[in-house]
Amino acid sequence: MGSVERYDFKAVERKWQKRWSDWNLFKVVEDRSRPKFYYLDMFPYPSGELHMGHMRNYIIGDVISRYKHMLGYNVLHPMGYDAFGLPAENAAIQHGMHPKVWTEQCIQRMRSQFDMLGISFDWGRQIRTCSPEYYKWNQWFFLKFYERGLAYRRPAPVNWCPACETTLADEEAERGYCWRCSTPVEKRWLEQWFLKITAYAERLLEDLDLLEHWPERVKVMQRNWIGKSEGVEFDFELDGIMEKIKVFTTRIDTVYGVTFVVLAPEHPLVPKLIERSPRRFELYAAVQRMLSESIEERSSEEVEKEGAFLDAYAIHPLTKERVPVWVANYVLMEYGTGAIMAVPAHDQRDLEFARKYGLDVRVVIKPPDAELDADQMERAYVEPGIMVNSAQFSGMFSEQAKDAIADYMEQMGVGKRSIQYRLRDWLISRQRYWGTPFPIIYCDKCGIVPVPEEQLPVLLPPDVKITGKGGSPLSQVPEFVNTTCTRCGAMAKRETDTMATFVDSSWYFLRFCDPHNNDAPFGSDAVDYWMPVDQYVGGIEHAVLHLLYARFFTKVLYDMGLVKTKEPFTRLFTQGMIYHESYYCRRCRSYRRPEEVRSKRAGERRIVKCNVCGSEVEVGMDKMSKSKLNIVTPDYVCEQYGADTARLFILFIGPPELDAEWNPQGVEGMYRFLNRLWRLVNERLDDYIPDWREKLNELKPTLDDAQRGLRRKLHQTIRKVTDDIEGFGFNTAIAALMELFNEMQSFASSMRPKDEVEGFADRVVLSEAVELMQVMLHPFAPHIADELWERLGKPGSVYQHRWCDVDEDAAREEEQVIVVQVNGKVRDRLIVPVGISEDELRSLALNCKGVKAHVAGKEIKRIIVVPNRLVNIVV
RNA sequence: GCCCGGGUGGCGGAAUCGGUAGACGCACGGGACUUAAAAUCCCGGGCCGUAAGGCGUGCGGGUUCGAGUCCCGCCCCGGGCACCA
Repeated sequence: MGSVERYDFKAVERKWQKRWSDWNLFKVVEDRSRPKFYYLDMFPYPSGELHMGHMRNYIIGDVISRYKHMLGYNVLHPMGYDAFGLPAENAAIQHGMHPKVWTEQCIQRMRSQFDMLGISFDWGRQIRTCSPEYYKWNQWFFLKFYERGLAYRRPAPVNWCPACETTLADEEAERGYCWRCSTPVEKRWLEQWFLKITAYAERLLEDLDLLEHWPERVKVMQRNWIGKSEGVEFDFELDGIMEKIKVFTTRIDTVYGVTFVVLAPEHPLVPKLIERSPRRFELYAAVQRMLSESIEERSSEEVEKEGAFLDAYAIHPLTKERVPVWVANYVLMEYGTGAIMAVPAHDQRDLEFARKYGLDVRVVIKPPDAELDADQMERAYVEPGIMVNSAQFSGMFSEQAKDAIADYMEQMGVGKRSIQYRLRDWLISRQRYWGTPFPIIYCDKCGIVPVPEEQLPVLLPPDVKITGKGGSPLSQVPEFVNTTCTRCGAMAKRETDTMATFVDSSWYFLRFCDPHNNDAPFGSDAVDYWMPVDQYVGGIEHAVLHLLYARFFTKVLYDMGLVKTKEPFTRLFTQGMIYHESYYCRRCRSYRRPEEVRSKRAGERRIVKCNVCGSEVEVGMDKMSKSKLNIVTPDYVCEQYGADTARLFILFIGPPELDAEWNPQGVEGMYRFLNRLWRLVNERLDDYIPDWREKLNELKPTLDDAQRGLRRKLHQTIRKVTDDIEGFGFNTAIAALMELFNEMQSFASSMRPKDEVEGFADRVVLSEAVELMQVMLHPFAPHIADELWERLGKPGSVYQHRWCDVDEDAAREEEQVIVVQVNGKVRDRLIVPVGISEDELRSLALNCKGVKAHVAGKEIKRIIVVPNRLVNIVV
């Protein structure tokens, strides 16, 4: 056996990528004779670099797509670009480059990275959301939503990110900070467009139950976000004023414990009450102070409760008692009715407030086995209990009293059951350029006029000065702004805000079914064939944002009769994020790239210094992101070791649902594996017997232990790899392939001469393993698998070949290791034939070497025999 | 505070049902080949101990013949929600 040609991964990868493309291997069309499988990755924002996080996502997708195709499915595996968005605009500001040009460059660069990795996308279906052919349909959907009353414009307090110079949806203002740049969000009062997602709150919540193949935590996050609560709504009349205060409570069982009523500072009644008060200046100042607190301050944990008495009294609807009306910062206008009934004995927040301002505390529920002292309480009693001081409801269990009081109030006509959601309408106006223009015209005479469908798309004007300052860039373009009313022909102005980019990604999975349709967003035949997406994979960061919006869109489209599925994504898998060290230099006030720092060891500690200023940098562990300069792209690994090695490595790094730290140690291992495989197959090409299948049938009864052993390993591996791919266990699937290879290699090293009968059988058995190894390897490392496949004399690509079947007879164990324990401690091991009787096992165990010493002279109390596993002798 | 996820060798990580803890890989040590090195191949290893043996899956209890796995009580790391009435 002479030396074989080395594994030239560059040549192999180039060759096969070209062939796949020349053969149009991944092009897919509707084919009703085969079951369909729609695999989708979350498409990327074209920021210019594909990093390891993306790569992990897309390689997982490629493994599944190729595997499903080999199982006989008609697989749709598309890719595109979420190409509108702020970073393009920021790049334009920084580099003076048009967002379109910048985006196109990024797309080109990312496309070359996709190609480098050899992913099986049907590129004929590519989508770019910034193309008019795509965003035209955003506008079309917007008009449809508008017709149905699901899009509306209103002045509202909105989240404003001063750094991005634009508004944000609630979902984008994470705990008071901008989701993109982490700047504290401000509140502004603006006239903005909203989509009425709250109209779908109940269905978005209920249908989560249909999603049995979604991760529980994503469903929990959506449930929390929608935040449904059931309770009772009722009014307090004001004493001596012709006004009412509507409140909502989930704890109607505590209604007899109300000792005051609180309004949010923004509540419309607040100015009226202040007006009537002799202390109006004082009160006005107090409320102003509360109003000026930022969202960040008001939602932070340690904020001091503050309030003021409004010199007004409300009448309790059941007891007719007079209770004081307060205004306080801990009541939110956005939730419920913006006013609450306060029950300090049974609500911690109300108690804190009552103690601070010396308000009454009245106990109306007590624990079954104790008394409560209203004057001494430090914690509100919030658990269920026995009703007291609650008129005819006293003595009941509070859980039952909830219903009884609600019934009573409904009968008396003073209140009604009500459901509140935390979810708020989706704000989609953005004061930026690089997005979809709203198809809306404002006419002095006609008001808001939707652009007629035939006039779509409203094109984004190409020449715009983008400064990042001073509101919507489109408002600076007179040719765009000034138009005529499509209804009355008078001079009119266009809406100059653009749509949030989450609108684009809310339906792109439908467009992939029919991406070139010029007459409709998609044809129903194509969508009915492909939808729903069978497997969706992406990062957990979209658990609420994108995944909620896409579900919402799908439901509206369902109601419009455009799609037949209530939910877009049958199975969801959220992959873990890839972390990498980041270096922040305090002195320079900026992040540093890995090559801009040097590290030293000082005893136990590692010191990392900035190359620019020499001071020590802060070493963090962060999700890869451009802003932290800690991105690692697949390029280096692909350049040094090849795409197949890179693919294996990113999968081998750990379970895909868990986060992982990027550490390239270990890449070598994958590279070595592929090299060893390359060598073994090429060295043994002459030994390969193409019709091993027929030969094997004849030889089966005569195979010896070693031959049966290799076949057993092979077929057990087929079973394991199949199960592992189905269960996203890519790391263990690769380990199984390596184990099989190790056995193949040692088998090959002791093969007998060709001309002997045993030697021939050796070759037949090895041929089976070598061939099926390529089939199993293809989804993971498709280039090398296809190359070796060809060298075995096979036509085409393994992709066109069927996945392997397990030969159950071959996979069956013949003998097994039985562990012998004494008092639960392992003392010996026995190798016995499968199916040995319990009695035989017992006597073998009692007589084996390791046991005797530990049993000698002791009484045997019990012997536990677990078939196929172990014998435990208890003394 | 509530709800998830995680904690296993020097490192990444394996281990359907409670039944051999540490698969596979990295790094490391030894050997073979080589004038030498690289590459490759073979061998080795949880820790303590000369050994017999003992101890080992974040900590403390429990159930069991037997616990990484089940139960109870904690600790640490990461994430989500949080003044939502």
